Amino acid sequence: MIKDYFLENIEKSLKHAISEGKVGQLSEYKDGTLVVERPKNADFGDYAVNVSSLARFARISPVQIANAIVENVEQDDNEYSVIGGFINFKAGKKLLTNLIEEIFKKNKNFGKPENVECEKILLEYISANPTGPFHIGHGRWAAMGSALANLLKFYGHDVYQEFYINDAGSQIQKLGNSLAIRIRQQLGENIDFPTDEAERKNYYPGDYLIPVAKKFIEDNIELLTRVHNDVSQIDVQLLSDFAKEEMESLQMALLENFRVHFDNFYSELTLHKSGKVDECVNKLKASGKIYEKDGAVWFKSSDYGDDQDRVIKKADGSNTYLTADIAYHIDKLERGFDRLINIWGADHHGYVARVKASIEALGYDPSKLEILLGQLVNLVINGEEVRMGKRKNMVTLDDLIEEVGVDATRFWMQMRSIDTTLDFDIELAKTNSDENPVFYVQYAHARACSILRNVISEKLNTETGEKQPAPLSQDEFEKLITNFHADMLLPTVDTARKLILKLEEYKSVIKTSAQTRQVYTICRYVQELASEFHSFYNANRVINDDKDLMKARLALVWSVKTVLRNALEDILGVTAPERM
RNA sequence: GUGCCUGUAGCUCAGUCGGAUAGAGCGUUUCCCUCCGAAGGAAAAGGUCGUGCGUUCGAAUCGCAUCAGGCACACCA
Repeated sequence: MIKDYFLENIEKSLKHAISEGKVGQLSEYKDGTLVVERPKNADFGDYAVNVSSLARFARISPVQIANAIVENVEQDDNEYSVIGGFINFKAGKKLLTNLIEEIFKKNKNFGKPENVECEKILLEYISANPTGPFHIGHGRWAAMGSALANLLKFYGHDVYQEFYINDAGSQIQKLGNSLAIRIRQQLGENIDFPTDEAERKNYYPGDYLIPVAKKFIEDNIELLTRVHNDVSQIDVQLLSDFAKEEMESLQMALLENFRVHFDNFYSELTLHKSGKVDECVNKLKASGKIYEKDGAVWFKSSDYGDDQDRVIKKADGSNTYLTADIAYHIDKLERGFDRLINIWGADHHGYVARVKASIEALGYDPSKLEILLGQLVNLVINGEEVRMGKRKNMVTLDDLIEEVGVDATRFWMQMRSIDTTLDFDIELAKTNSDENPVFYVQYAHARACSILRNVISEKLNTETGEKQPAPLSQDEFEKLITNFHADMLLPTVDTARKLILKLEEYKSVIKTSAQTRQVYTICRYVQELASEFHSFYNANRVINDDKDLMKARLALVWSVKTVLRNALEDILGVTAPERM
């Protein structure tokens, strides 16, 4: 990267200056002390380093230090200048043109870092109950999780995506009971869910079970006639399983449509059946961090930083949700992953300490578990925030996607830091204008494609009706793409500085984004690149009579198209259309 | 009451490890299509970085306090 190149040169020169005694009392330099930043004012240069932090030890002014460094530095065709304690750097033509050549050479792999230590990562996200359709909050985890998986893979890790199905416990029972009511309604019985708040909580009164009830009736005519349509005679387990499977297949179909691809769906039920949960309880007991109180079995998680102890076996002998979750995480570790990354909603943050505590108690390294807590999503309709009620007035992810499309939904769900509450403005996400960042970026891509199309197409003169030959033959164009070398960019390198530097930035964006697990920086980047490109386009005519200049600019257009496509399709999971 | 997240332009948000004059988009105002996609571009206006104290040569950034909003504090999952 250009900024690394700059920093290396500065550090090398600084060390040399130190050895010659030119930097006051500074006797050694520790790598990493100096940091490359962006100058506030672009006139100063492309990158800058502030040496003020060294002044304290050197006991000479920052300006003197900066000058001592610049005197020695290997300049090549780059420019170094000193203003105050800053050393500014302006990249020369070699660095800039080489960068474009690099994009041509690496193409889809442009920006992929080298020498990354590959970690085997298990990324768990969404992990919803199979008791209903996804709501828009799940959409955020779905979009972020899948994009993060793409990013980490691209970065060089080995990523395994897993969805934990909470298909055990009382809510499945509730689902069966709710389906029973829907079936009875379908069979003509005058019955409804209880109106009492407390009792109603034992059901899922959403409309979504109505079609499931219809399907159940169609599929089970024999059974129903055998019991004379008396639903109460049907085993609830049968109803539960039926509803569960329906919900699961609905969820999976949505995920497919939403471009989210899991490697595995891990069922909580199988965890119980395999005996792994009991095994886990026994192991905890053996660890000695267990005691009994009020008839229940408690895990002393407070010994590991949790604010209180937790029940792992209830007084009635059944396990808690936590117990299964502990077993699940231990199972993940035993499957040999170097790192577990979970995306959880912020409403589960109280859970972090207890799961980490259990991992530690069972002798594993809790730092292997990384939990990304995501703030929740608010829906904005007609400028008004719609709070997401638990079960009433639920806007499903399906509805949202149908309303605004997969691309816009994915982009909007990813464009904010995981730490901020996301306001999802439906009207805005639907608009096809500059108010909508997705469109803005896709438009830049389509525009680039359009130029690349036009340059090899015959043009019709609308006044004379004559056909004009294509500015570039197919052959010439293909040669340009396959044989591009740095020098060919020279005719436009000066006018395209900003654009080229923005393309270069992709490498560092990928790096920091992957390291901090924050995908939204890529959404921002892609908007900035689009903006730089639009600006370049307006200032410089690509297709023109000077063939060398045209080829140079075409190379840039191709580079922008490539980077936009890579970021959108390979990382963000948003289509990069060639026409709109 | 305790813990976590947030507070920056009218709105939605960036701001990297503490550094140069505080950064975008939308909205507002002005300008730019005989010509590659104007779904675009150029420019202007717009700020007590919630508030106070502290650390520092230097604070939106670090610490403490405080105010405001969100989330969570189960033998539910």
